[in-house]
Amino acid sequence: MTKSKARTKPCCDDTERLPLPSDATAEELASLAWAIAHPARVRIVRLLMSRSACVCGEIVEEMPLAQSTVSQHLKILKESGLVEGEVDGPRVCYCINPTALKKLKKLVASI
Amino acid sequence: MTKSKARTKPCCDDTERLPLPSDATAEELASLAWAIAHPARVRIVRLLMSRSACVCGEIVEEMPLAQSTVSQHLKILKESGLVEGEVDGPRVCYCINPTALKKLKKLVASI
DNA sequence: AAAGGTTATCGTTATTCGACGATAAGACAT
DNA sequence: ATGTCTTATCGTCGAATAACGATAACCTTT
Repeated sequence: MTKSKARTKPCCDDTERLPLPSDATAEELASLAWAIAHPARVRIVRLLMSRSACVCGEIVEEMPLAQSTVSQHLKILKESGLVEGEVDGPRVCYCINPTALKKLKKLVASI
Repeated sequence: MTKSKARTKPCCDDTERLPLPSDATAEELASLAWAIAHPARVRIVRLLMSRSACVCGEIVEEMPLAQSTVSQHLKILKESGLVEGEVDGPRVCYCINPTALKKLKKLVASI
C-alpha cells in the first residue's frame, strides 16, 4: 500500500500489447522447433542445405554416430516435414523441404 | 552403368554450395530451439511478449497446467536464456530477454 | 512473531529420447 | 536366384521429459 506502483503488473508496462497468436501455431512452431532441437539434427539440416551430402551414407560419414542413429534423426526430420527423402535406386536422397523451412523461419521470426 | 546419371549424387545438383556453419552454433541453436520445442513454452513466451501476463500466477491462469508444471517450464526457459525472472516482492515477474530472442531468430534465419 | 500469499523444489510415475547392435527390407548387378 | 550395397526397423538400455500433488522457501503485512 505504501508503494505507489500498481501491484498487479509489477514490472510490465502497458505499452505495445501485441495480440496473441493462435494455439494452433504454437503447436506447429513447437513441432518444427523440436525437429531442430538436437545438435545432430541441426548438423544434418545444414549438410543438406550445403548440398555437400544428401545420401544417408554420406551423412553418416560426416557424423560421429551410428548409421541407425542417423536414420532415426532423419526419420524425425522427415516427420516434421523439414526433410524429404526420395528413393534413388538403392540409396535415398534427402533434401530440404523449402516450404517447411520457410514456415519454421516465419513462425520463429513472428514469435 | 547403363544410366547416364552420376551415381554419387543422385538428386543433388552442385549449384550453390554453402559453407557449413560451425558446430558450436549448432549446439546453440539446438539449445534455444529446445526451449520453444513445447507448445506450453511457446505459449508462455507469447504471453510474455504480449505483456498480458508476466507473473507466474497469471500465466498459470492462462494455461491448463498445474502451477508446478508452469514453474518447471519457466525454469527451462530461464536456463535457455530466453526468459529472465525478476523478483518483485512476493511475486516474480518474468520478462523476455530480447538479446537471446534475437539470437534465436538470427540462428534460425541463417540455418 | 505469526499469518498470508506467491513461487520453487521435491518425490513420484508414466512416457519418450537417444544411442547402439543386430537384423530385416529393398534395389540393383551379376 | 543370389549376392551386394544401402537404408529402415527392431529390441534394448539408460537417461531425460512432462506432469502432478505436496511441501518447502520466500517476501509482506499485520
